[in-house]
Amino acid sequence: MVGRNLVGPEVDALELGVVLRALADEHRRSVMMELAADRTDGERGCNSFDLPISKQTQTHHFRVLREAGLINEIDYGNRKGIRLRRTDVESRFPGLLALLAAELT
Amino acid sequence: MVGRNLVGPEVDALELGVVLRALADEHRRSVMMELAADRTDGERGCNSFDLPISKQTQTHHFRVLREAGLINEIDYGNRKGIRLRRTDVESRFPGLLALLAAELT
DNA sequence: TCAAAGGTACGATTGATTTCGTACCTGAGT
DNA sequence: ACTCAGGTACGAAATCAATCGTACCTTTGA
Repeated sequence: MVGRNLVGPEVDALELGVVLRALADEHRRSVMMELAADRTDGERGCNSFDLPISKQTQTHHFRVLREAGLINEIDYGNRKGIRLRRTDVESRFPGLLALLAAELT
Repeated sequence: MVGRNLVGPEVDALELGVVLRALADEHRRSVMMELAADRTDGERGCNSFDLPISKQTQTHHFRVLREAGLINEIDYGNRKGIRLRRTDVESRFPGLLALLAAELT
């Protein structure tokens, strides 16, 4: 099945406050640290992050990341793909992803 | 009168989570944006930020920034000095202050 | 067609954070 | 000594955010 890309803000609409609030949460930050550190930027399943929380809560967190403009969510119906918006984030907030990647112990 | 420097974490103890939670708040972020953009790094009175909140709440916010390791607070008894910990923050989170300074419209 | 796995919607709960009222402290200046 | 401006301590109220239970949807594969 072909996936539908769920909507997020355009590059110019990214706001630092929204982004920082998104990154303030430990679980969302761990997702972003993994994505930032993986330079292949491949699409990942949203179960590949081993988050120790229920799937309803994961839905919530990935939506927050998407609405902040940090990731794309691709809806396949019964599964979901996650992809970092690296060029957008890097162009709007240069250095931010490096900061996150560097925190990956 | 000579001021006493209120305690904050050492450079090595700075944590990204704590820092991002501190920066997630709009008022604290506006303080940090001003400090980051002012390269003189002079000591500032904590009334120089024109925060639209009560002084009790300001006390709270500056403490959060200090405990995150972002600023020093110098206690003069009946007034308080604020100073950005630029070298510490820059060494632990390179690029973060530039990100904040760039947001100052 | 039907079951199973993965995901979402909605609402409730719980917990954290922001905010401020009241009371009190400190130093400067009269 | 007294007042005043600036700050803090403590606690309560209000707001916001994370979490999950229940119910429901979508696709895959038997």
